[in-house]
Amino acid sequence: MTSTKTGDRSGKSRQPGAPASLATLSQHLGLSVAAISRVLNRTPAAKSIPKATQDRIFAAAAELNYRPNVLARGLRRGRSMTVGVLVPEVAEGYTTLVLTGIEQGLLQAGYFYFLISHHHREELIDRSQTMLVDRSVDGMIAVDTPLRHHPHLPTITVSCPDEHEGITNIVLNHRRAAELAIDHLVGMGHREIAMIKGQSFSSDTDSRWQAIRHAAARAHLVLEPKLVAQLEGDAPGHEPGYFATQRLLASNTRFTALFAFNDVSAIGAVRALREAGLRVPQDVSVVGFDDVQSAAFQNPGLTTVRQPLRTMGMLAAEAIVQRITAPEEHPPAKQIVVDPELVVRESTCPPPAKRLARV
Amino acid sequence: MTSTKTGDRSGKSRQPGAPASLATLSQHLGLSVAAISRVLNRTPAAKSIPKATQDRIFAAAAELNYRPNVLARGLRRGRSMTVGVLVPEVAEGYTTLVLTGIEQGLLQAGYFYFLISHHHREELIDRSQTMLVDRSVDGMIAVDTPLRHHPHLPTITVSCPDEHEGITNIVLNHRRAAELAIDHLVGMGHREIAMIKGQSFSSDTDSRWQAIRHAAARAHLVLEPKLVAQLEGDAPGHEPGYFATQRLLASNTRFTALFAFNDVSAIGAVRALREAGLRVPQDVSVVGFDDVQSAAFQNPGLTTVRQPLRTMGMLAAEAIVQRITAPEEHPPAKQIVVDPELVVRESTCPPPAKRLARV
DNA sequence: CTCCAAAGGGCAAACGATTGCGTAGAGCGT
DNA sequence: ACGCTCTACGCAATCGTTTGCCCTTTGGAG
Repeated sequence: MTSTKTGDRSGKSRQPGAPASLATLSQHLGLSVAAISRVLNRTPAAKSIPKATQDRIFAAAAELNYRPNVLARGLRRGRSMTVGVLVPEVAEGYTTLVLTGIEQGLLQAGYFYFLISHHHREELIDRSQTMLVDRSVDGMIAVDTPLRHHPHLPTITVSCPDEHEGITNIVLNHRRAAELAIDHLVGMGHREIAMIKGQSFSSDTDSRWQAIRHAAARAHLVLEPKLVAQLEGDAPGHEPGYFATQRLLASNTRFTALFAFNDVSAIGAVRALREAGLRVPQDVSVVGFDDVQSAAFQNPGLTTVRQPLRTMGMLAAEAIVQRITAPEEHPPAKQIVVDPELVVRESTCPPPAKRLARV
Repeated sequence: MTSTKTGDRSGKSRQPGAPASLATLSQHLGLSVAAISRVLNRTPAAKSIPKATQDRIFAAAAELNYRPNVLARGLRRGRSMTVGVLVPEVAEGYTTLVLTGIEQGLLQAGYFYFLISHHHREELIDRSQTMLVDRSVDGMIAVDTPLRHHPHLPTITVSCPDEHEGITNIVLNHRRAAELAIDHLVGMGHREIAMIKGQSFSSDTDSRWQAIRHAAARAHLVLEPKLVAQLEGDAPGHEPGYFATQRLLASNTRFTALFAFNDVSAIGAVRALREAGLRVPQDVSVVGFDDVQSAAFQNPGLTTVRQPLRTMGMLAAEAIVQRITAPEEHPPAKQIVVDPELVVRESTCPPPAKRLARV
């Protein structure tokens, strides 16, 4: 049973079900594994091997259903063809769309990905990063995730303005986004506009808020502090927007329009407004953000600032692949900026002539 | 530079940044990699190694930040600690919730997962299966995905009634689910109930339809063929439900209630009804299915049959881990059945006394 | 006839961890 | 003094690929 030292290419009599390895082929063909590997990989060194032999090798590979062992290859090459993707959670809305783009971009390039959601827990973010490194991923994509220590890996972030050496961030043109929304509302005659800021842990919150203040100033609009609420709690659903709106209503300050941090919270807001006896948009116009899949199917259809989320995901995927395969060719850009687009639906209209938003 | 044949435990002078391997530890400690491996893995064979030495080993591992190489370990052990997850798409609604459960269950057990969406394309399902095998996953979870050839791997399915040897299916008690919805509507006085069946490729479609017919018969309800529509097209969003409802309305047949295949399509249905000038629920009651995250925040809040989707995901994760780690202890159950729950919100009410649903 | 290069591949050392054996010394009973 | 059993580890094969280097043979140039 033990393989004799010389003479036979011993590849222990394999059972039919088991996957064929190079050794199996070697045995079958009477060639060395080295030659076979080179040919199958179309290595330059395969140049010297005659076409006839190459054909035999390919034929045998097909016939015996040879499948390279990814672990062995990864071990040897130091490349796992896998990237890690970090997201806050797999929930309706934002993440879903970005993920779709990432997946498409990665699979296209032959990469697989490990998905981890950290639920905004810092310690989980840290642990996830090191777990991914331990899993020998070739790179990481972090979506709406504040990285605290620099990952010693090629990394692309989506909507993470944190400064880290050599990390490219895919980011929306917030300036333009804020202007689109504000100008739309102001253009229809709104002057009392309530705002819902994002949760403090959300990476977009700050930059967006800056942009809103800028756009407001530009439109000679004053932002009444009482009309600024903030999403609270780390629940991913509609509730934070619902409660934030209730707080706005409780402030007893008149507003004819509401600009929410995202569509999901806007939907919560609409519900709170209705429950308070207010009609959307007749009494209060509502503008969301993101244009998630269900935005068009709300009642009323949600006017929103569209982020090209799927595109952003694809860009992230393409960027990480480039960074991995050709690190020097494309010197890391600090950021890649994408543009928003205003989608006007039914949740906005001119303000009521003389009517208190809060009875 | 070449390592002398004997005497030194040569572990090429490592640079500080690089991760420590067993060889590094071996060099550092003056022990063989074998001993270190055994101790770190708490192998039975480590019994004979004195506590003092073990402590030294653990200390060094911590100090040098030793991280086992997963690829090497996987190669040797034939276990990758990775499972493949197959879903139709990462879209709002169903998948999202199941995925959350799967992730939680898997990470808890130390498993990572590769996610692939096949967009209902048969050829992609096949390719995905073999790609996952090529990636040496230890098992698979298929969600709402008809597997065409038997994967020669431990496999758990969620909502896939297809019969395959040794595969456990996590499935909802459809019988009960249909009864909950039908009895709720009939109990309020509805007799003309429209139905929206799922797409033909959706694994739940058939069993659910059987269950609905059964529940209808039990309630002495006749299902008017003109009042049965089916979701069409493989777009994941609300549109199929929207169009299906338009077809129902176009049939010019009176109905006072509508039971949709899932919440996402129910939302599309509500929009179509509104556009036709019908009020929900005053003119037409709507019942959804799943209880997705946004169901409660619809206008009106959606009455729905709740599937414990997150739980189903977790069950799938636990089952696949058990199947992988202790194949013989738990002989594969054919299925694991979970129970639905009726969530009554605002989209249902008794039918209008005498009023045509279609003007 | 000699020399050289190219053609056509093979050998064996990696990659890093796991694991079946093996074995040197210590202690102990007789 | 001998054998025996532990203790405390070490050796080396193995998982499947990749890759630097080497070895033959053949053909042509000089």
